[in-house]
This record gives sequence, C-alpha cells and structure tokens, in this order.
Amino acid sequence: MDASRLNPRQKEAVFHGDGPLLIVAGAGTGKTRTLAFRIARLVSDGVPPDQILAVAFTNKAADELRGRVRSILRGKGSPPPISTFHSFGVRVLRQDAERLGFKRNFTIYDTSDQLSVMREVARESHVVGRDLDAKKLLWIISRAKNDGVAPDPGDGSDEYRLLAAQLYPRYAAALRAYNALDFDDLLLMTLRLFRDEERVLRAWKKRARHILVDEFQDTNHVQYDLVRLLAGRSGNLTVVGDDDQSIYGWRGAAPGNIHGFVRDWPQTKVITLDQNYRSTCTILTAANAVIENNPHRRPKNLWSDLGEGVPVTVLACRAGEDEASAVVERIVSLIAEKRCRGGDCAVMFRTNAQSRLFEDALRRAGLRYVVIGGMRFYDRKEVRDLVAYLSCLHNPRDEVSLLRILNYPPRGIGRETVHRLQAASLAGGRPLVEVMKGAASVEGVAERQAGAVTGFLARVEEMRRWFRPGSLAEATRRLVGAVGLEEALLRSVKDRDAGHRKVENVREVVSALAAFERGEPRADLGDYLAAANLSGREDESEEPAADSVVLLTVHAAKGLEFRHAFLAGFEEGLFPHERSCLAPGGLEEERRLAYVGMTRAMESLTITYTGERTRWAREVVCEPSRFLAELPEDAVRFEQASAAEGPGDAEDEARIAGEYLARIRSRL
DNA sequence: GACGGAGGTCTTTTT
DNA sequence: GACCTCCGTC
Repeated sequence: MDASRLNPRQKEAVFHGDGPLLIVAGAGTGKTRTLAFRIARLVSDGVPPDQILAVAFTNKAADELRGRVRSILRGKGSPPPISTFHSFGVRVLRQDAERLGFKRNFTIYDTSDQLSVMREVARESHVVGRDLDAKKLLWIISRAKNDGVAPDPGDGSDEYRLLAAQLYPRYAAALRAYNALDFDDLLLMTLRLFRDEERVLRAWKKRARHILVDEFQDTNHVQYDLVRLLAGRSGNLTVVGDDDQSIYGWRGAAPGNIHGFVRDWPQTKVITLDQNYRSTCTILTAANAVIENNPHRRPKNLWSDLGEGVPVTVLACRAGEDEASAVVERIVSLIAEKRCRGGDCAVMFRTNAQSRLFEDALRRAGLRYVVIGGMRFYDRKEVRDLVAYLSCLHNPRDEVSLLRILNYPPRGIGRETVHRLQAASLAGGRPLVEVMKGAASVEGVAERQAGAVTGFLARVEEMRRWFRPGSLAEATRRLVGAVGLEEALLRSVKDRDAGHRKVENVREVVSALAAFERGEPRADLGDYLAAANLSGREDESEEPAADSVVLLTVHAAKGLEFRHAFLAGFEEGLFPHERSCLAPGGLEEERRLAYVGMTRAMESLTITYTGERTRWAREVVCEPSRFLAELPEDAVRFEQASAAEGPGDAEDEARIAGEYLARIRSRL
C-alpha cells in the first residue's frame, strides 16, 4: 500500500486506530480515496475482510469504492464486502427473515409494485375517492418508515395523513401475505431483527468489527440506528460526510446525524479535509458563493491550488432545443480542440425528463453517450413482465407479480374472473394462488375460465421445475418461448421497430441472467431477483465507454467528477424545482444540489438556462434561476447561445436571448 | 365476459 | 410522451 500520495490529514484518517472517527470532507477533498485507503489499511494490518462492513449509498458508489480498495491492495488481500444499506439488509434478512414471519424467498417490491398494493388496499377498504393519489399515501408511509415510526394520523385536518395512517396496517398486512418487502422494509425489518433477536445481532456484530459508512449525511434515522446497534458504544466506526452535500432530505435523510454522531460517541476523533483536488479556484469560488447563501450552515473553507482556470460560463438559450444543441456544439469543439474524450464531458440536469433533448442533440451530432439512471432497464414494461414471471416462480405468494402475468399474454382470464378470485381470496383469508387451484369451485367462475386458470397454474408448475442453479438463463429462454412473450410484444405494438426493441430487451434479460450466473454459479433465482431489484440502475449491457458523453441527474452525479461539466436548466421552478420549494428547508436542499452539481467540474463549468421550455406539450416561459444571481460576477462569463439553425426568425431569437441576458445581469 | 382502442392526467430527485 | 381508466366491439 502506497500512502505517500496522501496529505497529512488524509493520512491521519487512514492510520487512525480503533474507536469512532468522523471525517468531515468537502467536495473533491479525496474522501472516497481516504476511505478506500483506510479499508485497505485495515486489511493489510490483518483484519479479516469478513469482519469489515463498508457501506455506501448507491451501487455506483459501492462499486467505485470496491474498485479503489482493490487497486490499492494490488492483490495483497481481498477487499471486504462493500454493500449499500439496502443490500446489507437483504443479506441479513435472507438468513433470518423467518423470525419476522417472512419466508426467506421474499420478494422485494419497488415503487410501482408498492403502488399496485396500495391501490388494491384502497379498493378493498372502500376508499374509493375517484382521484385518490396512492403515490401520496405511499410517500407519507415511506417517510414514517424512514423515521422508524408508524404513520401519524395527525389531528384529522390533513386527509391524506389520516388516510395513510388508517391504511398502513392493511398495506403492511398485504405485503406480509405476499411475502414481500418494500425498500424501506429492507432497512426497517433488519433493524427490528437486530433489536428483537439478541443472537442475530451478536452474529452480525462479529462481522462488523469495523464499520465504515460513506456519505453519512444521507443516512436516515433507521440507518443511523442500524449503525449504532452494530457498532455498540465504543465501536470502531468510521463515517465520512459533508453536510453541504446533503441532498436526500426528501427521502428521510437526517443530516443532523453527522452532529448526533459526536453526541453519541463523545470520544470521536474528528478530522476535517478541506483541500480540494478536483476543481479550479474559479469553479470553487463560484460554488462556494452559491452555498454561502444557505442559512444555518457550518462555515467551511474549501480551497484549491489548481490555479485560476477559465471562468464559469453562463449560457443563455432561447429554448430547450437550443440549449441542447448549444451544449452539444460546445462538447463537439472541446473534443475537437482539446482532444478530451466524450467521457470527460457530462451534462447534468435536475429532472430525468430533461435528458431526452440532449440525447436527440447528441445523436444528431453523431456522438456516443450514456444515460445514467433515467428509465431503468428493469422499469420497462416488457422487462417487468418477464421478471414478474420469474418472481412468481420463485415466490408463489407474490400477488403483484401474479396479477401482472395472470392474463399476459391474454389467455382468457379477464377482469371479472380475477375479481372473483380475489374476492374469494379475501373472504377466505387464503393466498390467491391457493384459491386459483380450486378455481372451479369459486362462485361465479365459469367452467371455461376455471379451466384457463388451472391450465395457467399447471404451466407455471411445469416451468418452475426448469429452474435450477446453473440453468437459470437457459430456463428463462425456454420460458419466454413457452409463454409466447415475444409474439405478444410484436402483436401489441404498431411500430415494428419499437416491437423489436422490446424483444431485444427481453433477450437482454436472458443475457443479463447468463452473465449473473457466470459471476455467481451457485446463485438461485432469488439472488438474481434481489440483484435486479436493487441494482437495476443503468443498463448493464452498456459499458461506460471512454468516449461516451455522460448524461445524468445531479443526484446521480454525486460522488463523480468530470473535466468538463454542463449544468442545464437553471430556471426558476425547474432548478430550484417548484415542488421542493414547498417543503421546509426545500430551497436550501436545492441550493446544496446546485453546489453538488457545480463541484463535479474539474476544468470547466458551463451553466445554461432557457427563456422557454416545453413542459408536457406546452411552451412555458422561464425565468433565470435565483442561483444564477448568486454567482460572483468576477468568476463568471455571460454568453448567449448563437441563434439556432433551422426555420425560425434568427433576429427574434437573438433578441429574446439578449433580453434574458440583460435581465440576469441586472440581478447581479 | 374478454379485449383493443381512445381519451384524460400527470412527471423531482432514489434504494 | 407514458400510464391508467373508460368505453365500445367481438
């Protein structure tokens, strides 16, 4: 291990002995590096890797950390398992879920599965309210679960709060009946297990003699409690965080955990990293100027000796399309002039929907690109359908998946039949599959429909036998053929290309499964399903090529860095987003988000905004973001995107862009 | 009773 | 532009 390239403070953190350690590390100060070195140091000091528990928040961050540790160790010792909080929960629950009344082959429900359950629950509970927003109910429930409490009905003035509290027990019961856990349960149930089962906690404490948590400002209460239980009073616990980069308050993160940490472990050693090794001074000055507008902030003095660099560019554009082509134009010339590669350039935006414009522009320019996040591969309908088949085979009680595939492709089991089966299931308190087995005796189900139902079940039984460890991909290929999925897809779509693309996606699942099997030959279907449900971020088939321009949300960009960064859509209502400004502290979080985005840039940073933008098929006039007015004038160069090519009044476009430019200048 | 087509409604960020 | 719901037809 070569620690010579660490600065004194980083070294101190890496070689800190036992006991709690808090590393307060600003953006770009080498916190991942420090953490990686610390893990490697533990391993090379002889700590068995399976006694180290390293946790990151996203799979991407976990991969990154794992890669760094491996390269520091250079084959001397193997890196410890590095998981996300959620995948750690799965590992624990896979062993002991039975103690909580779940079976070990439980299914993980994602947001849309949750939505199905909630709609069902609302229907059964006769909460019919036409425009009942199930998402809102789930949102309230999720926030409560993240805080580790039951949903609070409030004083009755908030209808949704009340309803969420009323429906929550039914929702939880449904999940239990389906042998399914939602994302929040993966944490909450793990915590419950640790609290209730001394033996389980003891066993995991042995495997967590050293705990390291990245992005600690993003932990919620449940995660904090998990860590606290595992680490114990005098734990060997290292956490890294930066409260200026707390951007997950909306999903229950409690950035106060950083300060609570010092309260809970008074003997904590605190090390602050403030030298930035990523960005030019100009970029840092601009980012600091923005974040300084946040009240109640712990002042920080982030500095860099990487030189002035070029000014931050603020680029005024007429409309969303012009913004995209202007950005792409600049990327093209960066690649041409400076010989940087596409992969050195990133376009960041506030919402996933913004990516399409940039994708179009990049395609037109003939540049390769990758979209990180966005529509997840496993979110595509055709992929979900296939995964639902697999899930039913693995966990017959997974009712959401069962209902999804029961009549897909169509096999004569219509809505009425399904309703009758469900009613019988509800009345008898028996799982839907069990009721289906005796479909013929269910009231109101005709012989023909009953035959379709039992025929379907027989088919499922038969297919279940095909799935053995080592033959998962092959069995899935057979399933696709036997069920006629590809034919159904081609039939359902008018556009032939779209149909073929869907077929490709289905085959991609088979390939992904084959790849997964090669990596873990002993894995069963449940292992694959869990991995698919937790990881499904980017398209795994897509290798992050060095010449692909990176498109991603600012959230997804956290922890990453790019030589040339473009931040798009700095407009009021979009960034800061109107929906987040409603919540208390929402604007501050948006500002931290802007800060995170700006501090991704190494050499150049370009921020763009438009005068109008298409938002759900309507042209909306846009005001420049207030964050633009917070930029220090001497670090910034204002420019205006050249009038777009194509039809349109060039003079008019120039005039409009000029007006916006004048307006933003006047605000400074 | 099953199924396909048409219309209305929303889109913040993620495990 | 994607999804859910409703409605008319087979």
